[in-house]
Amino acid sequence: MSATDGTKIFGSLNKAQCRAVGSRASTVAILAGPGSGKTHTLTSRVAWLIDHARFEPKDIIVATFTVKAAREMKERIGKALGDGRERKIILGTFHSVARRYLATYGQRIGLDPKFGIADDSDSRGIVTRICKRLDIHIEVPLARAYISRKKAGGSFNDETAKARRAKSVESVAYETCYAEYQSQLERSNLLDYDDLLVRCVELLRQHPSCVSNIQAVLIDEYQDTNGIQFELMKLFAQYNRRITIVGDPDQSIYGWRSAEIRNLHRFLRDFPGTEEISLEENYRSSSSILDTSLKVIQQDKERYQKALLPVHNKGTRPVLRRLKNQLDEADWIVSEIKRIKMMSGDMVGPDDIAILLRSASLSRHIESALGRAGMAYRMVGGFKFYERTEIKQILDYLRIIHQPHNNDALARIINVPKRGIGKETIQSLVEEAERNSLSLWELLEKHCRGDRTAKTNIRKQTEQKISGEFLRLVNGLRARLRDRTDGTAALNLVEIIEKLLRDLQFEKFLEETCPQDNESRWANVQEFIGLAGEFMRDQAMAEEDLLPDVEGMQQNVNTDVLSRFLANVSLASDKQTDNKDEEAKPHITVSTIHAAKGLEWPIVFIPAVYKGSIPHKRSDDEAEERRLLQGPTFERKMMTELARMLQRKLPSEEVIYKNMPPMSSLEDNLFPTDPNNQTHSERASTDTAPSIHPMKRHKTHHVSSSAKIVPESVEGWNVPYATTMQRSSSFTLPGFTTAGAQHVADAAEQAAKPAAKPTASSTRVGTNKRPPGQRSLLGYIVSDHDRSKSGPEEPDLPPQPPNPPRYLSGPRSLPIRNPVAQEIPEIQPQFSNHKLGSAKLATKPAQPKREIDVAAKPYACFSSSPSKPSPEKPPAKQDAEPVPPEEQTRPALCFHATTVNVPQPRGIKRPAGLGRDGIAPIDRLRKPFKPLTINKQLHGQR
DNA sequence: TGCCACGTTCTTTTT
DNA sequence: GAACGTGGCA
Repeated sequence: MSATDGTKIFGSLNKAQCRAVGSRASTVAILAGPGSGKTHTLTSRVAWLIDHARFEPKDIIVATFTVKAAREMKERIGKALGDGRERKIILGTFHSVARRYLATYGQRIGLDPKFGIADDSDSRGIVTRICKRLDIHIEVPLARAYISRKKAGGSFNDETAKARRAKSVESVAYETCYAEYQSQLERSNLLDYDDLLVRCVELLRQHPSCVSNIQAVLIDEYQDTNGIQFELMKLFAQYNRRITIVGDPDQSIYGWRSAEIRNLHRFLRDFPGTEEISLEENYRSSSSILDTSLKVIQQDKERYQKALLPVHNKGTRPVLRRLKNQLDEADWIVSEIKRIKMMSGDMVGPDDIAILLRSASLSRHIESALGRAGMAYRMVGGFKFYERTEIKQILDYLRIIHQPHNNDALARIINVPKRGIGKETIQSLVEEAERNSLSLWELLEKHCRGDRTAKTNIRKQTEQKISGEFLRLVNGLRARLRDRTDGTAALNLVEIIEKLLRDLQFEKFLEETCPQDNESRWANVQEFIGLAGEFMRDQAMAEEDLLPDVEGMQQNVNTDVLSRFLANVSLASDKQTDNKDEEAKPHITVSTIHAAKGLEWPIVFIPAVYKGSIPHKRSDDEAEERRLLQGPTFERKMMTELARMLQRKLPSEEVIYKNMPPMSSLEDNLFPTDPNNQTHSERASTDTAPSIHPMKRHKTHHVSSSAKIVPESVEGWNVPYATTMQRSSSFTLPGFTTAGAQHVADAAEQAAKPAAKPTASSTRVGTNKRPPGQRSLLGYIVSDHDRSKSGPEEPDLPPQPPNPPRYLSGPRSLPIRNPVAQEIPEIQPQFSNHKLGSAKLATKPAQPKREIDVAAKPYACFSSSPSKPSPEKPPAKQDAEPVPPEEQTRPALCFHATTVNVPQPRGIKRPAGLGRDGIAPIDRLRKPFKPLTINKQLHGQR
């Protein structure tokens, strides 16, 4: 089975992808736009390395950034190999791979093998307490950011250091906090997320032989690496220096996690002779969307002019929709989903729809609207199963059992169930423990033995409970982890949890504390037990967690199941929901934008697109304005195209209409187009104005008669976008339009075909040309240094491997030579800030103008909202031109006027029944998890 | 007076 | 879901 022949691997790849997959260069950089098949290329390369280059799976490391990516990668490699060998690949997130090495070899650098992982809330708690106790007046998030940046920066982060030295008064406080935090973690035997990487770097530096077997290292989403991860990557590959990276500089969304675009440059420096390959064909989006996104990102003038070549046809344009508030927004989404389903004759189902949120906290209203409409959905990212209180409580007990000196876990559960120890008492106990360099656990034990009366007052009654119930319970359980002398076998993970629940009377506790939803909580607990069981089974049969034996390296294999289970929980972003019944059912996906990266759906909503986070968010707190994309008209032509893209069969118009319930709206006209003008009646957004040149058309369109449709949008906007790319002061957002406008534009375009070329596509074609001086996608970070070194380069090199390939024959010599490596690359300052998502502004003196801009402009997020309409603009125009009645109810043009024409009563904001009766509710599918916590149904705006 | 318990506001994004 | 403010019990 191993002899996969080339056709199997290369069959599904285009030319550039083939070159990437089969490259014989020892370091390969694949730069690719979104939707160009990055993951597919990377998985194919792994398969190729195994089947053709004949590397053992166990000698390959594949590192990703998110758990989800890791999971997907594993699955897809599994499919490509076809025989379970992928299980031996060392594959996972950077953190999980690092954890594996530390668990196995960590003792060599003095790490207690029982180390736990401090998750987000642990670390926040610790910092909070430190700041309070030492009376440091720093904001906790800032302190944490400082600490994390400091750790993540790796060894060559002296720019921030310089900045800090400038205001050294504060930096002392930060430093104290940092030091205290670190010693706190140490005392609790915890590593935080960053420590995992830091310590792993330490380990691999001191004991390189841990990775002496590694033949190849592959990194996904390389643009998201930060300094320490870059370091780690090099160390993983230190024996053979074979690395493949895949990334897209335009998609760097982890700037806040210290991801640095510069690492791309560092890579090229440290690994000269890297073969660069760019993938430009886009398989994901229709050309309209590509045009629009290109126009947005191209406004970053200095960005490398990279092309996105559409494979698909035009499709529908992304459109903008403004709604009054979150509630309306949620209702609108629901009605729009219904409309989509209906107009496509069910060709498009829930599985095809995604709602992407900027932050998980925005999901509340949307979830409740979906729930009310009986639509099945699944929330990805955001709340995690393991973060639920009831689960967290159990986990904290387990952590204490495993490792009693974890003060934070202990503090969280010492009063669960209620034992009469309030916040105050806990706080002072923790502080007393810290002062005496004891763990809280030790303090309690001492106290109860009477060895030492704690200064903090503890009532007799509570004391009883602590010693009698709590300590005894935990100690008892811990004892049962091992075989007992009387021959009773140790309890396994599930049994321990079950006993814990019995001892705590947890079910009863839930009933008492949360009478409304104790059942679902208990169900979660059951689920948790199930997961633990699954975990045990997996561990038993998979070598998954173990690292391959390396000659001469003693491994620590004593890590018990509990320890691994806890680590797994901390590092898994969420539990895996594999083929459960619920998964099989179609559902809408609700997700954070971050969690959705790299995934695709035919239909995507992006709610709550308003001003992003500008540096000083304090100054202008909440511009209450929500915007959306407005639904397109589903004309036949477009549906046919969609069907083609999705490779599905489009139901005939008859079928669609036969199944259409009465009273349904064919257009997106149920909500006011101008959220600020509520009484204004809606109409179908068709427009019969004479067609002119499409682009011009837009202009006249919006400033004149039909100003109702997104009045101040599109051209009206001179919104300077101060953001994302930092160089975007002149950004506008082209391409967004309303359904009606688009329709007209399309029609006009159709008519004017040979004569006028649509501006959009001509722009696109233009971008395909590389500016002189850039030789490839990587060109945009080419520095003077490189240029002088490699001499003048042809501007338009054909995509041939220019470097003498270094063949993958023998292992390369061990020592890393890199006099150059430690140098800070000479990169133009503006590029070093090239991160999406980080709204941090360059406060470089060179750009004084920028600051002014930013202060003046409220909007700074990728989705580029238009500015609020100026109050002076009289809404008079809107009433000036009454719409002829027949137009108000006119169905979409694609449908013959004789088919369905359901008149809409005028002046009704929302047809009475549509929420409920408009469409027969889809069978109420059971929602997976997350019982909605909607106690506060009537929740207006703030 | 001290402290537990209950009710009200805002929550980036991931590991 | 955790940080704040107010009320009732020892």
